[in-house]
Amino acid sequence: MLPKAYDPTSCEDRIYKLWEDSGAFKADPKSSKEAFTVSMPPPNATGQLHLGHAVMLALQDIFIRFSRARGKEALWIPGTDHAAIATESVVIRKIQKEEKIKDPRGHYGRTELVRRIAEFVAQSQATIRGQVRKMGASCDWSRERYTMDASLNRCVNEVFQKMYADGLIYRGNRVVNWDTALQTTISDDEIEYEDREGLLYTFEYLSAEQTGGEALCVATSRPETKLGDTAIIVHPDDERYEHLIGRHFEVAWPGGVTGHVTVIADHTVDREFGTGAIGCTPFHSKIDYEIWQRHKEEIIAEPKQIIGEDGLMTENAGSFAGLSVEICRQKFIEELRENGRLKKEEKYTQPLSISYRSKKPVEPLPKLQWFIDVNKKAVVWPIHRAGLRPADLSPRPADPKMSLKEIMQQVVRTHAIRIIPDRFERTYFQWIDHLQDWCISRQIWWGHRVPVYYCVKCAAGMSGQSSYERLAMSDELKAQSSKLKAEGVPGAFVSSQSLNVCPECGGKVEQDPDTLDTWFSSGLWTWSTLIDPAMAQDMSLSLEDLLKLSPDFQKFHPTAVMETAYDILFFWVARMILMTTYATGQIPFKTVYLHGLVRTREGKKMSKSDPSTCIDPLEIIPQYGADALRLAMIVGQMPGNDFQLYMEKIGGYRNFINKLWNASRFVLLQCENAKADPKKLQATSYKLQAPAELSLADKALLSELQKLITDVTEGLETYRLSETGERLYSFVWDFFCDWYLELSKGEAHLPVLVHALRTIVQLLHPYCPFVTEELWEAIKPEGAGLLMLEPWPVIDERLRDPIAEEHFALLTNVITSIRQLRAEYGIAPEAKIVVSIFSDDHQPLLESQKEHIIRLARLSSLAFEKPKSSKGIVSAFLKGAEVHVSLEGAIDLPKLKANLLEEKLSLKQFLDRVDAKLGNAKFMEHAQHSVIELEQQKRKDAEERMAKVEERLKSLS
RNA sequence: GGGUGGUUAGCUCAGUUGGUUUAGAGCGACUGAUUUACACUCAGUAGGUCACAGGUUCGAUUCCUGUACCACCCACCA
Repeated sequence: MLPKAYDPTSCEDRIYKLWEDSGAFKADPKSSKEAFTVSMPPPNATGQLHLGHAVMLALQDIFIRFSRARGKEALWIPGTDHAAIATESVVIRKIQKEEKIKDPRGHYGRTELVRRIAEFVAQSQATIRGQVRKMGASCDWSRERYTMDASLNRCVNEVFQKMYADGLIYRGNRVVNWDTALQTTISDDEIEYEDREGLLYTFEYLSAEQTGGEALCVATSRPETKLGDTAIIVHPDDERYEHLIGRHFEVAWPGGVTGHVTVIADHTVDREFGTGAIGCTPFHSKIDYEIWQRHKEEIIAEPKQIIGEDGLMTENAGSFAGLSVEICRQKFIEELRENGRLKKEEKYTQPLSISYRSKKPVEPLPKLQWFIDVNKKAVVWPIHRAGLRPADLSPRPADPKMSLKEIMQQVVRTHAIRIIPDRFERTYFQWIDHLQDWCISRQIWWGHRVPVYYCVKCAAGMSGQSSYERLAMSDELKAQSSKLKAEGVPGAFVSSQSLNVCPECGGKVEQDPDTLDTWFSSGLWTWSTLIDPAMAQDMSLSLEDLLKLSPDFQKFHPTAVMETAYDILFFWVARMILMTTYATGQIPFKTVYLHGLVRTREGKKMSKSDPSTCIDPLEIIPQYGADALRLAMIVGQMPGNDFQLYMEKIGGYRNFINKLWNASRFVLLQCENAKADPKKLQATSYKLQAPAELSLADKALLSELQKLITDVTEGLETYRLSETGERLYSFVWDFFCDWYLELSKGEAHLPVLVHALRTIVQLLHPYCPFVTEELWEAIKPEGAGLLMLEPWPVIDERLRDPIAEEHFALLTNVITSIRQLRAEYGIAPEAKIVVSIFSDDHQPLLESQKEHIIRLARLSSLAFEKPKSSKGIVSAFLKGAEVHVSLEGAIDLPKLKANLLEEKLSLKQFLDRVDAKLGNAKFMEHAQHSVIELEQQKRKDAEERMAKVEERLKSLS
């Protein structure tokens, strides 16, 4: 017999092993079944899983288990992400802390540091594997992937080369986002904005002498950058400055720096802000860079870089060289003040760019980097792949070349990819509208190295320490063109294969030192994980060959659903769409399901830096069980909405699991008492074989079960997980336990009982796999295997019985109303009460349920007749029956009267409302027949009750 | 500045094409119960002018407009 309470710790690990050993997680590419694939978003291999991972694992496991049971070839690929910057900085900080080494990069060098990071990652991966198992995730471990696997690296290199050949990847000298803390560029999406309290300084830029009139002042929050100005920008229609436009000035800056600026006119300037004139610093502001690009011809001075990659002022900053930006600003202002040039200082809230990774300010700097061009029309995207019907294609237009941006828009606009919840489509489009070329190179060591090689010999003659530097310098700061092709640079080769020697002269080559943005490789995740690793070693195969020949890719791509948190819609989901449509010609997934972020009880974000706000799944699972945690994160949570998780919630679902456990225990006890082996009971069509033996409750249960199967199946098919979970919860607890099991006591039909429990356990299995698998072992039919492999229940129309449902509802209403009357009139539990029930239509039915009513309402006697007198009687007038409880003189008359009057009043109000409706000619004219009938029925019922209430009131007076 | 979502019971949230809703659930509160599955239980009770103001409609929690407050996303006026 089962223990009294469910103990998750005693079975979860054992059951997981059972599943894993059975091979049931493993998908077969040769299967004739329809494929259903989920790519698990690879957790960063930097440490522990948190609740966010737990949510995704729970959701995806439900999709997968449901699909598997429904006869699909279900594949769920697990894996981890090397998480370039995140991992490198974690390891560097670790080394700094543990080994007291200030500069681990300098100390260990590239090879050794990369080795150390790889070591750390391996450890972390092992932890993650264990944690994913703890959640019950039924993923295919034989296909586990890592973004740095050799086969995935091959894909990265192939895609880079292909994009380069198509002109979609280029090297360009641009103002990029420089993270001075991490010493690398970051992409536009890796920037966060924060409002900081600062000062807005207004100072004299050009003196009255220079302008020949009034002095020209400029307002800025970053005065120190003015050292790099090439221009003053004013609005073309601004009369104050009209006469200065086009003129050139020499400016004496603090620090002994001489600047040369041209006054130019541009519409983007806001005349109302500050003085209406601004300094243009092309190399330290993206906006200024753009303005400078537009007016290059008019401007005489070349831009200067005045802030270095180390965050300190450069040689161009004169005597400020080597100072930090903050100190330089102070000194700069001091000097202006001394010279009387500082006119105003005011408080100012300044939007500051912060690095998403280091949380430190981002410094815009000019740098030679690799970019992906999102606007170049270079890709043929067949229109029919975008989900259009053939009818829409007549006459079939030639497939035009599209830009990556356009393809990204098209696949979502045509709903080839559907996003749940759909409002995120708007967010997605808005992001694409603003999307600029994607900077993909990073100056860190951990990651996929840019597959570009430089020949020392071919590049000879250029200045610089290494060939790379020489080549870089040849491009750098020229800035004539924003796009400098490596192709046009002598001695540079883009190659998906590792190059050791120069293909042209046989000389020594050096690989580009930069690595790729981590999202470059994770953008390939849905398909690079499906490339056959053995084939990927064969360098004679092209990318197209690899796709064509990999059985997994052919069978399992595109994937069915991408389930992830909405906060990485841009970072990752959009990038997968971009990279995958380009590289494979397929969409990466058909559906995107976005879940919300887990918050604390107070609605705050859980943050690692504040452990008290965090709930650790690994602490919850031993205490409450993985099943309870899963339910707590899914039921009551709508896609795309954040949700608050706290202990009581998890405890509530732990209770539910235990309820299910005890219901099963009860069923097994019944079997034991009847000396029946539950495994031998086969009862699917019990009702059809022996209808006479079935009780009302049995018939109702079998009928309700059909509805349940339908609802759960449809709910899961349409990704309505919360609602479906609630449906199951309520069915198990409110219907099955509270009514059916109570009623079945004493006259249980074991085959029906066991059948119902099996069905429930099957339907619940995707949500709470462990407890259901454990229970299945005890109740499964003879010869059955694991629950996770059991086919999904199908409905049997013959078991539907609306009349039984209706009768059952009447029965429960009668019992409830007696209980209510007891409580309402304070009848002591031990007091014997005499009840009579009367019904016009259902007298025989209720009589047949006499024993149940007596037992569940705890009566001493029950009669089926109208009471002779209403003296000492309280009543409930239900639809279809009236219930009278005799209080044997102990009646509280004023209370009874008050209750009746209250009931009368609410009935009156209701009737007035219904009458108003039915008496309204326009309602009768416009409303649907069914609605009118319904209202008429409501009115009839209410009137009947009203008559009874009035009659009773009369008898009291 | 642009956009999105929210505002329903003390708390967390449902409410799927406007009328089967006289607005529901879970938790919490309160009253009672030791009845051979379960106290991780059972029975029952209280608690809501569905943020506010207009509009459309026979009828609005539901659709439209506006307002307020909250949250988030995007942009960044130097």
